[in-house]
Amino acid sequence: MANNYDFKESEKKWSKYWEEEGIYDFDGQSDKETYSIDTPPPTVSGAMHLGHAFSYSHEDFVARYQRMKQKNVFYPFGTDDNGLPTERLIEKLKNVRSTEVDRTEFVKLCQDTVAGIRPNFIQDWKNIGMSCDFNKSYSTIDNHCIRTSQLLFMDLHKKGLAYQKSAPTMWCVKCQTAIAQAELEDEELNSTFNDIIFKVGTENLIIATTRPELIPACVCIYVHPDDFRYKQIVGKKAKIPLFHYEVPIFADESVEKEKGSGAMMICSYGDKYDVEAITKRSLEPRVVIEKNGVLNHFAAKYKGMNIKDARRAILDDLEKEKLLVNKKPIQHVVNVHDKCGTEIEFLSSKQWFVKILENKKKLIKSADKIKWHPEFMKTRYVNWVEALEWDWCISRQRAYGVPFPIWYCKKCGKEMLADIKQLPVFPLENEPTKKCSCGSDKFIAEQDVMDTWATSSLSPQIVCNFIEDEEYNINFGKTYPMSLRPQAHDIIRTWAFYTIARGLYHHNKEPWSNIMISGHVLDPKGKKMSKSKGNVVEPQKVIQTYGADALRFWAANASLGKDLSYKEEDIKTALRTITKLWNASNFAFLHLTDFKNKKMELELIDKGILSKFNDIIKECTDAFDNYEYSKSKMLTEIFFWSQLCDNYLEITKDRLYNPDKRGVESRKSAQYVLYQLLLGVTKLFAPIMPYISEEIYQTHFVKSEKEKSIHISKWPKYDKKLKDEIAEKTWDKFVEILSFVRQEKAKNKLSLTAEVKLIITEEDNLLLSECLQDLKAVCKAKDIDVGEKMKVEF
RNA sequence: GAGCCUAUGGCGUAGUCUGGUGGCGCAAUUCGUUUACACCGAAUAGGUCCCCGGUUCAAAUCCGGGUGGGCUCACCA
Repeated sequence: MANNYDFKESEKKWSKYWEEEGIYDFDGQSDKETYSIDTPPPTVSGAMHLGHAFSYSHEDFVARYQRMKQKNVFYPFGTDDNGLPTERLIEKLKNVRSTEVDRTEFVKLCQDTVAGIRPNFIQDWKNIGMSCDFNKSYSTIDNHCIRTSQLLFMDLHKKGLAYQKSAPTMWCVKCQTAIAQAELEDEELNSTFNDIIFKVGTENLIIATTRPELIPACVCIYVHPDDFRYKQIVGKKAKIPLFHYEVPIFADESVEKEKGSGAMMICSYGDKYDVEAITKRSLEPRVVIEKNGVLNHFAAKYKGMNIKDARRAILDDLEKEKLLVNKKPIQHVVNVHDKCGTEIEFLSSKQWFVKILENKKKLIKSADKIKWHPEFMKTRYVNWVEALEWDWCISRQRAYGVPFPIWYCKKCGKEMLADIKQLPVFPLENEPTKKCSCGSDKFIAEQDVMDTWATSSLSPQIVCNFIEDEEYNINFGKTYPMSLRPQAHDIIRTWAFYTIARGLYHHNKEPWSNIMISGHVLDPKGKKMSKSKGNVVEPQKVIQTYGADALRFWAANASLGKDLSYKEEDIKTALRTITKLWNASNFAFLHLTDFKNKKMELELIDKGILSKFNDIIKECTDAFDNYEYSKSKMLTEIFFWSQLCDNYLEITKDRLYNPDKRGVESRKSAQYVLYQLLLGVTKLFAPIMPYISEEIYQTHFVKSEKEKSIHISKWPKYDKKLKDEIAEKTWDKFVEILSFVRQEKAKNKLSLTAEVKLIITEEDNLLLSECLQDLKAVCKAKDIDVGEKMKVEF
């Protein structure tokens, strides 16, 4: 016996078994308590990365625990595969630009490509042992999702929470679309701070700027009202260099005197500040940058140049005309688009928004009605909401996404929403079902699509089947609000926030009762993993080499919200535990062939360890109830190694091997406890390491236990009746003496099998009177005598 | 500039809420290879628990103030 555990074979075998037997299928008819999980739909891309493996493991620990607690676990799986991220993926894979090909063709290319890569992509999640019900999987661009998303957009519209507005908004000139505040990222860039001469009459007015290309967009000059340098020019006009037109000079409290020259140009639009200033003073904007990042007629001779070229050309000309008095290199942080790293611009355009700002208070209050694990992550959410300055822009000027279910009347311009029966609707291809109230039946379709968050923020409504799709077969009332949202912390401001908003807006209810937030994976030195640094570890390779259980065991080292360094050593340690568990159970079952699982009177020392293990069960259960899987794993691990393997297995060997000498009853007692402990430990490990635990369960336990998989078996239960203080005291003393003997042998460089004479105290002798034979055997003691103090003689 | 998190043997971490001799893993050293396991066992050494102050009989733990690291947001003239 003692075949090595072959994780590759085992993982393949049990994955297949679970799928065939429908172990993780959600039973919509069951009256067991439902535990529903709002699994993050990963963005379809090349492959699962280690960060995914990490955080998805965490949620799967919880899912498996809840399932063993006999809850009816609703655990669907989806992929996010529309919108800009998908377009960018397809552009890269197929070497096309969405703006340069026909829209219909491009959409088809996206659909086909994604459909092709999705199965392999999902396979990675199956390979790490996710216990999702993969029958209940969705794609954020499938008809069910489009219908849900469109229906709920119409709901927002009806409630006045979605509105369209022409205004300067954040814009990416590379992706050529509006973006939302949450999609901004900081990037530190090198730039130059240029001191440029404007003229006020014949006087020079120095203005410092990092963006000379916006000089033709300048609509006024701001100075501080208390700034003595500029008091006399307020109310006058300044002449714009190179472009030869004049703008007014205003005094405004918001100006920082110490910054730059203390005088600033207000342009349409350099940043949020400009937007506010121009709105406040009702100035006529001169928007110089077009949607594609090219300068227009306002830029006169620089028309047609892109931002960077124009910047260079304008600086050159300023220099030639001696209007550039100083150039200072600086490093400053700018907002860039998170998808492509391009600096964002502010352009005026018509966009769809979801109202957020007027509901900030409510949205913050919602956070208190959800249990955050860990608690401090709530603060991040609250900080973000408090700091929000824009409503949520959900329209994107892109091709691949959920279309807005709306047309505009050609004659009167009025909005015409789709009929619910029409959904999913594609306004570019479909027509409204009725005429406009003005009598016209000519319409212009909305061209824009929704941002992908506008749909993924509805993941609870999607999976719980709010729209009541028949083929989906889920009862919304039974599954919503959901029990748990698992996710990583980087998307609190997007996914968590938007989902809470949608829950509130559509159902006046928080979408889940718990949210668990995972940390990030770092490289062995504690640095972020990134392709450019070359420190990326691929989970596929880890699984290949060490198995999914080992990877999960490693992932369980980090408690929620904590970052974890990847160290190969730690994965190896995991593998050791797996092997140990396998060997220990094989050894135990060598001696359990004649075992009958029947309650019986136990030896004192057996009662002792059983009582101790009972406490471990309680602690693990409490830990898991609080989403502290790492604590449960640690407790189980320590008990398994140092109590069960190092001590109990050694102690019972004499009884197991020599029933003729020690008596059948003492062997039976050991058998009983061995069985309970091993089954218990295997179950406690099961959520963390689903494969090895299933392998052990199927190999040894399935004959005597009822359930067809450990993963639907009952989580061990704390049993008050097992608590036995005296037995525990006996066990502790026994182990203490055993350690002492081992220590003495090590000091004297003797083998652990060396025979000794053991002397123990009268008191200990009394306490251990029932287990002296065990003590004698495991210490390899010829005799045990009573003396003044504990001693070992050779 | 603001908020949050964090600081524990060489490395990684538990313990902090609820004050009472700081535990575990890796690495190191020594010994042992015993009838599950060398993917092993036993033992040893190694810690002013970031600093300063306070509360207390007692502080890694509570309080105040610093310092270092990380994350997030803001700063964009």
